[in-house]
Amino acid sequence: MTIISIIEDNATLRESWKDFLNQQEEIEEVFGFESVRQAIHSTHLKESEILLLDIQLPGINGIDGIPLILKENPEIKILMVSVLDDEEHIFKALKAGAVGYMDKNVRPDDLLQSIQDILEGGSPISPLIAGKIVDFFKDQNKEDDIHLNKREKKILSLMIDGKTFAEIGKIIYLSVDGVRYHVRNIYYKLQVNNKAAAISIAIKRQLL
Amino acid sequence: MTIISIIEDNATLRESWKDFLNQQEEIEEVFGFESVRQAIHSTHLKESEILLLDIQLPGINGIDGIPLILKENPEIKILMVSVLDDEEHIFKALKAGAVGYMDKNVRPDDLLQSIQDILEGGSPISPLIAGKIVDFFKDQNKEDDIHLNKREKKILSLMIDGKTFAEIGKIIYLSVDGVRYHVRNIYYKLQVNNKAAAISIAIKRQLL
DNA sequence: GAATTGACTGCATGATGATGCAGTGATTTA
DNA sequence: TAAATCACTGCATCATCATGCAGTCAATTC
Repeated sequence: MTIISIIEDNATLRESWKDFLNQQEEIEEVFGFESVRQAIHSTHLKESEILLLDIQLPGINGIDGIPLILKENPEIKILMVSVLDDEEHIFKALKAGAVGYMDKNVRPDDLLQSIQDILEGGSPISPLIAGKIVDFFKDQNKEDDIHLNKREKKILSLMIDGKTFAEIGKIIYLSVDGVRYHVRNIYYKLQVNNKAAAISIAIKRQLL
Repeated sequence: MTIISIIEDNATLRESWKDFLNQQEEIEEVFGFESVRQAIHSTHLKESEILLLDIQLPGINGIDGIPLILKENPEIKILMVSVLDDEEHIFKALKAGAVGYMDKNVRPDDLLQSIQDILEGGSPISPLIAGKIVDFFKDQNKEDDIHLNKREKKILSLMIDGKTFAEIGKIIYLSVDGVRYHVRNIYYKLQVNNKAAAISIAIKRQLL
């Protein structure tokens, strides 16, 4: 038997979800709130195992609300339910500690299924939202034929650690000029002419 | 009416999925293969709109198979279905171009739902797998109280672009020594003493 | 209203980096 | 077997960076 809270400013939507969930056997009670501020100190929220949270809310928005809510109630599982489906909002919400993210086209059945997924320790993410996440990973794959050999990778990773060429030389048993030789080749391959640019490209494109 | 292929070396599992999917009205035909090698040049694969792909396969594994399959058949939607649920395999598969990822505990109904999600342009990710992805984002959130002000962030981002202090000065209308003043403060806040280390921390912790 | 703080300027010095050029010795290719 | 390539060494020079110290000026704090 589960207790659920909903923070959603659209009263019609909130009540319809509330009614639907209240009809379910495995759900004990459902509490509705209009804003983060209204919910945050409520004892009802503290009793809840799962919170359905909108982003666009009057006052504190849902994403900014996540840390506040988790601070008061560290055990609650927050499921975002928002019309906003851009990467920025999705990633911010997940980084802040939401366990799942649904777009607002969810059918009540999906919502119920998601709640069950959460109770089983899973993270429900609707296919539309998941698509954005998948795109994010796909974009990371644009390896522009940059092929560094083992030695170059080692040197580059030591550069990333902030080592000077002299220090790198000591570590890999090579003269400073030997290190410089490889660094020249690295710069050529990455099409840069200084350490800073080389490092940022290396990290951003994950060449290490 | 959709045509589907399955690459899965476990014959029992493969046939049971095949039978189940074949019974569905909206699915025209289902082809089964034991390995990537067997499937890759099959005309059946070329006809398919969706491919269910295992990772652990004899010969070429599923992840290495993705680019090979997409090269021959750029339009096919690949849905990974694997027991492997670690971040490395998930991310590699998505980066390589899979549109979704299910763990192998899927019920046939889930599989059918996932296929429908894909046909609607979504990316089905099962809650277990989504949990790993969510954890990945959560881990990125460890902001260790590093607070850079606007000017410092601007300078740091120009450093990341490989600009020298003199160039930065010109861009933000500040003397070289003015830039240096801020750089000292940045280094202090990041606890480093050179450009390279500052840049890698900035990028890795996303302080920009 | 004196003291402190923040955001600089200015200068100096030594360390580190960027780059060009010459050369060696081992391995590969023609 | 001569020629080319690779992985360096060595050196030189100038640019850039790291850091310390002294000082200005405006805004804030006491």
